[in-house]
Amino acid sequence: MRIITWNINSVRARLGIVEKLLTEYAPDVLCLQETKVQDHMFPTGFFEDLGYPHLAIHGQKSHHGVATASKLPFDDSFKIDWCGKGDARHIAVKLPTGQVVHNFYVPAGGDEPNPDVNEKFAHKLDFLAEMKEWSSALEDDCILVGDLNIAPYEEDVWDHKKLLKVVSHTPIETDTMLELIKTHDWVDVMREFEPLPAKLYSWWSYRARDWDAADKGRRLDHIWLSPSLKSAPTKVEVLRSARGWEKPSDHAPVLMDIDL
DNA sequence: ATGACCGGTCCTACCGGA
Repeated sequence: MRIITWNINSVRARLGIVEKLLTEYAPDVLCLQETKVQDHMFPTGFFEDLGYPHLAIHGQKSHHGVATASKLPFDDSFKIDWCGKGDARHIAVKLPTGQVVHNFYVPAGGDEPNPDVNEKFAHKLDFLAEMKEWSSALEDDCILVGDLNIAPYEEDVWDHKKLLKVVSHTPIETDTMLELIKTHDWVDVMREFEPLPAKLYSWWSYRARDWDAADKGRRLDHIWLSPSLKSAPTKVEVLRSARGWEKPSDHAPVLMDIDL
């Protein structure tokens, strides 16, 4: 079973590179974030034509939005409405093999890392608090993927000291993420396959003149497994080359092969 | 400093991204 997660930064604007990914890497399941499209305008025919007729989509106009596309039918799919905001930040599917794949788009959090003056940062912290409560009571055999918008370790950013006050790597965020991991003993499989202290990123800003040479990245995208699945993955890789494809997303896909 | 770019929309300016 091959699963790929990718913040696509508008699915409709990226059909070219989505086709390239599906053709070259042939995932069984593709989890997208920031689809930026309402469900009735989602390019379902495009996915069907490429062999992915089974779609679980949760979108809204302009912002956010997640979608999970599969070659094989799901047993079930459902959404959770985090923080009661009615925004599109989660979709879950139950695989025929029994595992549940949760596809997340955690709030970015705005610029100022102070919940008293920045509502977006307060929302991000509230979202993480709800995730901790949910995760504490979660059943086994879960796969959690997506853009979690936090780079938890020093080696998950290009310069730890420079980013300590930058949203995505502040101590309140990184500490909360490590607490969240503990609530389910989640296995951070990207770090199983690329252990610390190696640098590992999945996002590079559009603003850098030469993202590849500058390499000022952050690991914002994640794949976590329930402890029962710890020994199941056979390969985990950031598809860095996709950041250099034509008309790219600012995030690279993250691929996992797993025996289920 | 990420450091001047993206996509979407109430469309030619502004929001959100992070």
